[in-house]
Amino acid sequence: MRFRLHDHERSMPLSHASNPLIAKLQRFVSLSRAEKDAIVALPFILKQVGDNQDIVRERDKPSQCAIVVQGLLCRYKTLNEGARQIFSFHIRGDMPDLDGLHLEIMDHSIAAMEASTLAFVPHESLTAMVENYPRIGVALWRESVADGAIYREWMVNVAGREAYQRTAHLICEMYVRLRGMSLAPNGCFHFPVTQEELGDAVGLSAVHVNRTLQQLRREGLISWKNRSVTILDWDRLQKAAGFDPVYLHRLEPEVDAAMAMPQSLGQAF
Amino acid sequence: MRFRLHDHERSMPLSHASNPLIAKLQRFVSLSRAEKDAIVALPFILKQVGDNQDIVRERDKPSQCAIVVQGLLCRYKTLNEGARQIFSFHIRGDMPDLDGLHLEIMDHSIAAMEASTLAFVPHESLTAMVENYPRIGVALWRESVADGAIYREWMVNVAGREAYQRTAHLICEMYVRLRGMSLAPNGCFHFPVTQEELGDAVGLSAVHVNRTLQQLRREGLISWKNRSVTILDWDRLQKAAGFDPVYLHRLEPEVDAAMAMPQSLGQAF
DNA sequence: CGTTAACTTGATAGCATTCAACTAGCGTGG
DNA sequence: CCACGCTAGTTGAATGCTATCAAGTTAACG
Repeated sequence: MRFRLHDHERSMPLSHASNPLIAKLQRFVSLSRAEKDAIVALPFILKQVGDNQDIVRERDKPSQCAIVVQGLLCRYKTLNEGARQIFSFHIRGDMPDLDGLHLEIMDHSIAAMEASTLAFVPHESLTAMVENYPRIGVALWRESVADGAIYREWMVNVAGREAYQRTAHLICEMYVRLRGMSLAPNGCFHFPVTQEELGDAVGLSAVHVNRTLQQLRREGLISWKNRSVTILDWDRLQKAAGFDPVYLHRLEPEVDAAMAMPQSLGQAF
Repeated sequence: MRFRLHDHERSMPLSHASNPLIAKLQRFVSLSRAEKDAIVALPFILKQVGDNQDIVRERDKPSQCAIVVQGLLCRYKTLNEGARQIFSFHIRGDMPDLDGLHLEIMDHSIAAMEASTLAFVPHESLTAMVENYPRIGVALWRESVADGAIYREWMVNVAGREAYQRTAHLICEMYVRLRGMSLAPNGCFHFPVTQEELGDAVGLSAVHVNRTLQQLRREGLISWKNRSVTILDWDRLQKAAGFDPVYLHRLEPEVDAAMAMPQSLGQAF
């Protein structure tokens, strides 16, 4: 990616390997040199967004897409009764509003769950890139499809599982995804969501989330303090959750881990 | 689409206008003559599938995509306890396993909910078409994104709404979608799902679906008999459901209705 | 050291599930 | 022709998971 100077811009060393979007797409399609160059050449604006700040709001007509460089975002919709449903969490390398490239009007909002760093790319640039490099378009399309698979699993979660499995399942998913970006060393990962927010994601009240987490801790499956989660017994946690990672459509775990860039490089972006 | 003779093959008059895929895609991107020709030129096999028959099974590695010509399909996944979650219903013009074009392995199954007619197109043909006509690729990508929006709304449905609104909401969605394909004249549409299946879609037991439908009937919002639903009070039904069609990402209702082909032409395919 | 957000704990209430029995429609076969 | 079985739909009663309400605790922060 080429740099553009702007209000919140930052400048730092950058390479193909440390570009989170390349890192992500390359797990499924092998990008040619020219394709990687095209991604690196995308104009973008790097911005810091604060905790709890909205990136996109329902009914917006977006003209750019965000790439998460660092931090945690979520998609959500506010329901009429003031309740809120969280649809997904987005970590480094994700494009939470990729949908906006195709939708006239957003049907949901996107917010930062902690201070985060985002790279904003204009829609025209993405469109042009996709026209010139159709395989990148296919790779991005694939991301949309993979997001859909996650939505389906979340539907299973809220409709078909009980509180205990439901909560465990979300933890399993976040662990696998973060591990895929080398952000969960030793089964431990930073996950800055409140119990209230967790409840909005799994369809439970904050009170019940609390009791459920206590049970997960009591059974020795996880520990969760200071916004950081540790998997204490991965096998039992998966079993308790009924977690089957197929829906995440990743490569085999070992390959996954091998191809992911080391965390140090990731931080360099 | 060009014809190929095969086991269940049928031959009949066919035009651009009666091709359900063109009809669907054209609502959002205007296809050029060449692009329409490319779609018409897709090789396909027309097949009849029986009620309750699986088109795709979980863990399959599909090599073709189905286009619904007539009938009703659903995506679903069987949960460990024998329960089943339905993720979506698919009507004329839909490509229920478009995902399969990008996923190595299917994470869910697809079944016919009544005897249906499908056009199967090999993945290679789709891939080739998308390479030659990137705008068709974009249109299909958009379909994937729109499917994702529906999943999100279903998540809201099962997680955030009560049985009454939940059931009403599904009816609203099916009505709008079917109307968009001119399959719901006079607020009446064929919807061959059992109460058990409806429960699998909205996350309720069949017993509770029954009581909920009775309430909807009692309040004079719908009638539902002989697998056919009639909207008796569209305004009140929408209000009861908390239904806001934005998430379906259609054009304005009037435009929508105007662009949809007449039902007679549709049947000709 | 007061204020606030996040977390914790207990008690009560309600929506939906489950179990169970019963009805209606429909095709099959004796 | 009727008995039978099967599926779909209906109804009632009891159980249970989770929400809600309410109060209290902890931790962070100015």
